[in-house]
Amino acid sequence: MKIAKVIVDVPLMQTDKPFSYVIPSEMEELIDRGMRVHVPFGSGNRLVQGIVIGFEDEALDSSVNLKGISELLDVEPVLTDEQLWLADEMRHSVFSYKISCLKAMLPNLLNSNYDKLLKAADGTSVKWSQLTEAEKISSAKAVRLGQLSVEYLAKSKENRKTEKFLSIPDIEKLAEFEIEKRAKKRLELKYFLLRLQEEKIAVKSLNFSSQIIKFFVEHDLVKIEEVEISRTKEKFEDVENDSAKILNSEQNAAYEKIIASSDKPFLLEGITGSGKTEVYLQTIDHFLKLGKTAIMLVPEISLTPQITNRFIARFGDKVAIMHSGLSDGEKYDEWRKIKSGKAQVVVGARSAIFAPVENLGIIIIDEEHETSYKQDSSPRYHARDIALLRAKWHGARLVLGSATPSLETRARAMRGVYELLLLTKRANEAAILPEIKIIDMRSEISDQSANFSHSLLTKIKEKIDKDEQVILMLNRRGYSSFVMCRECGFVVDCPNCDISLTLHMDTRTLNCHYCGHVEGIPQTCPNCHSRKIRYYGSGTQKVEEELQEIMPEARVLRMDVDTTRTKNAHEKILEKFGNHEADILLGTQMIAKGLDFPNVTLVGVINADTGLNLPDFRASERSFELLMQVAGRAGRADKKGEVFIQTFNPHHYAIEMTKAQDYEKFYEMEMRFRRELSYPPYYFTVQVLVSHQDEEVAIQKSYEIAQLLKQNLTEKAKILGPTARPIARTHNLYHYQILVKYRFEEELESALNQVLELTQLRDNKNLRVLIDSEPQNFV
DNA sequence: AGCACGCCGACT
DNA sequence: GTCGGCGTGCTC
Repeated sequence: MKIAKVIVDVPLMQTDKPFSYVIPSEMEELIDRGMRVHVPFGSGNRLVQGIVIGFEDEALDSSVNLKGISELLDVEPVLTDEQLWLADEMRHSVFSYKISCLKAMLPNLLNSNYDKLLKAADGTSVKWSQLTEAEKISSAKAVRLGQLSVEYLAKSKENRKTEKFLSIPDIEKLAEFEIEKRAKKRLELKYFLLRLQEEKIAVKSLNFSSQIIKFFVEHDLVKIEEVEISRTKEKFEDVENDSAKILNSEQNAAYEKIIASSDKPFLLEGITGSGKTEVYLQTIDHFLKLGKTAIMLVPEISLTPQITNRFIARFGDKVAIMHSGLSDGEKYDEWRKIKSGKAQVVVGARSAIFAPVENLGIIIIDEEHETSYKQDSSPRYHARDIALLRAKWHGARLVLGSATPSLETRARAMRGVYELLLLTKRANEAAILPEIKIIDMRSEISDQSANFSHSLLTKIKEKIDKDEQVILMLNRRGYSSFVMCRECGFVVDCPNCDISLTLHMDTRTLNCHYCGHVEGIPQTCPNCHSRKIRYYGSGTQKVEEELQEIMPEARVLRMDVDTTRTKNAHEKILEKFGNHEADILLGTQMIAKGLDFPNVTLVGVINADTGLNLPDFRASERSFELLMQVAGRAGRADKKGEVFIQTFNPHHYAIEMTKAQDYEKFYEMEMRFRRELSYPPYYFTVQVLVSHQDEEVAIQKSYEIAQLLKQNLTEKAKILGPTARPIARTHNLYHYQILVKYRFEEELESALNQVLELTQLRDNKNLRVLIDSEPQNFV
């Protein structure tokens, strides 16, 4: 008797281990590790999805009665041995469930839907999910009384795209079927169908409502069937081919080193415009020629056609693109393209690190310092860690690229853990670094404007007169739209969270960005009953209005969360700006990343300060990275660029080092600060987040957890907190956090697992504990 | 999670 | 006496 070890899709501490199932003899030949199965689970034998992770010959523990696998969902494994191994490795650091790790590697469509079928004695049945709440209650009672029986359903969502086609089983019957004269549309469809030449017709192409068609289906006059069609669009058509460019000496040195050795990962540190991408393209090409594959990670936000087209231009249809804008179906299609070996280069955001490529030659993580490489929901993995594991498994190269590497990465390069490769020259030698000017807003408040200094305004005018373009960046934080009472200053807060609601003009509602609470805009002030409710626009909106007032002739494009909500809006704005249909692009952080507009000669930062003083030890690093990045948008071609940074803190080192464009100096100063305060990269960090509806309980439990950690860790570990989170309450839960800073703690992993175990106790039912290793966001 | 088992209160 | 409330514990 052969037995399979299965990880079931029940994400809980108690079920986070393999369960053994008997393999029915007819499956024995077919089943393999990494395949999906449906298995009966629990006393009701409800069907759940599971992943086969291994086999054993004989039941080790003969005291349990093994059940059999119900259904095999795959003909070949959806997870490779490497991926099963990755899930094991991942679990040591993400404090999540194994099934969650495994599911992170699969396209969503391969995860099953669960439902149950209620069957009556007369043979009729109905799906549980289609019942109303009241019907569910009455049905549950009927089940108890034995009037209904339950059959569990689990259905793989996997779908190839289909389209509905209509056919007529019996034309005579249709002809004879009488339809009342009043029912004009039905009559119309009847005669249309009688005259139909084709055997089948796409329902979509019929100009009849689904109501009408349904009537014909119900009377068995027509049949509807689904036919598979392909979903992959031809996105490669209008991209021109492109071939390798000649590398300068620095680029070439980097290229040679990367292809020569795989001893350790590389840090490719190159200033903006130094041609990192060309090095990536050529190293990838090198490995493709060796018959290997490549993964290229790019931050989600810069996964624009501008970037992806460069890869498509070079590698054609060998490229698979994975980003969050794709539908589940499109993601699945890209996944299959990779799995089948049709795509050998995967370009994508964070989760693309799990792409099922075989024979991996090189992994590149561009903009390595971006925090979006860390997933901020469970499983909280960092793409860089996964990349290290995969590179190890395949003996592949790993290249981390950035103009401003994270301190962690740069420190590793200094210690020789990574090999540092520097690109100090701009690839286009004519291009020179932009000149950066810091504007001290304390002395520059202009009389005509609250947001613009006199010097910036003058400069903008000057550029527009020369027909050159301008990018203006506004740090978004704290600048979202809201409503306020002009009489008493009352702002509407979320009932569930300690934060004010954000105004959404498109839906005319007030929304909470944390819990999703939505309410209408009050007519009168809920506090003082005055009618003077005023709308306050977002920072960008306000700045746009101000700009238009001062410079009515300037054509301004605004790019922020409000103007990019719809699909492709992002690209349309950039395209317009690229075609010089506007003079000024005004936006939030999102305009800082990876855009390349040769005609832009001025970059203005309206408020460099927001973000600088956040209660986060990485605040300076973030600000410096952002400012350096946005500065790089100026003057990328032969025209000299200028950067104006408005600030109230002109002597803050992050600002001063941006002016000097001196990463090295910034690195030195920041490292000193990190060392003094025992922060990364000198120390590792783990955050424990404790949440409960009752603030008292949240406090008490977090102290218990801190105590437990203290007992298990050495004296060298530093435990900060518990302290309330900056936004102490969201979703009606109070949040307290503990931060552990440590260097070597053998017992840490087991102590943290103990903390998780604690959550399972019954008196901790409503307690939520999240463990985040190397957290990226503290606010 | 979801289901059964089991131990107490308010009903025919 | 029993129906059903949901606390507790287990899932191959």
